[in-house]
Amino acid sequence: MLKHSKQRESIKQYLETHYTHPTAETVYLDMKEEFPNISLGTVYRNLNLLADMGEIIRISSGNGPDRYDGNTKPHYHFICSKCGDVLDIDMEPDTAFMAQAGKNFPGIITGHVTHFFGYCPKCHKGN
Amino acid sequence: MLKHSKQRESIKQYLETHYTHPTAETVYLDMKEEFPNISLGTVYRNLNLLADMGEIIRISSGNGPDRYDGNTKPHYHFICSKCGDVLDIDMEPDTAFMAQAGKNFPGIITGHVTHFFGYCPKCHKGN
DNA sequence: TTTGAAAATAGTAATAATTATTATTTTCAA
DNA sequence: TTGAAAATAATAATTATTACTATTTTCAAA
Repeated sequence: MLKHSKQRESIKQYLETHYTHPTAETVYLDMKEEFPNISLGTVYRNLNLLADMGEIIRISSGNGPDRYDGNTKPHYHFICSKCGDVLDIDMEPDTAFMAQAGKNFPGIITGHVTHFFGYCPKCHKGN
Repeated sequence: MLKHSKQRESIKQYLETHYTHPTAETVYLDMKEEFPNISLGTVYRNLNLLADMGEIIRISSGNGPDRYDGNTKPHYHFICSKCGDVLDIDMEPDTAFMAQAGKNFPGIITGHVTHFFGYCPKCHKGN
């Protein structure tokens, strides 16, 4: 049975108002403002809980720590190859893409994750 | 200046003949047949080298260790949500997809990585 | 062919990210 | 109220990978 916790509530609200795709570490540091004694383990546990419940999304970039997104509407992400920053991609998820992938596949496809790579506006301009 | 090494040669050949998307650990254990004293660090260093040179591909699944693929022809991968096995998806890379993503994006998109998720034939059949 | 500097190696230590453990505190239905 | 279940803070442990270092290998030039 899930019980309420101030910490989880606050973490969720934080992600709902900060669309910056923060890492667990960043969430942890920012949570410390409100809960000076909060532990990193609590942040991880609640991020996992919220992700499992579908209330937030986990973004695994492949290198560096995972990032978290309070925007649960399906969307794609861009990851800057230089600074590692994660940005939203304004595009509808491609359902035809998934259907096509399933055509010659002997198992069952339930979803897909796409990350776009390249250079973010800042890095492209030479920052 | 890159110098030849028996170990790197063998790792590359192993990946060219085993399309099983092995982890560094698996490559390491199998290399031990030929090089009983090979070190895990050597395997990692060479996998990184080969990947950087574009001679193999690194597959970061998001959880669990990275996997490596000797097939450098661009293609997609399927990752089983139950057993974690990685399978090839028989589909042409979608260039229109990337073009679409770049339309409203203020930076520069140079590539994308897509992983499909679901249940592999074995797990679907209840193994 | 030697030779010797650069690169690679094996062995090991260190790091980064995350999960597990545990004693204490909080939540909340009865 | 109360007390069992869940959550927490603090900390230890684990996993995957990279870094360090003394020794060995490679290979171009003598």
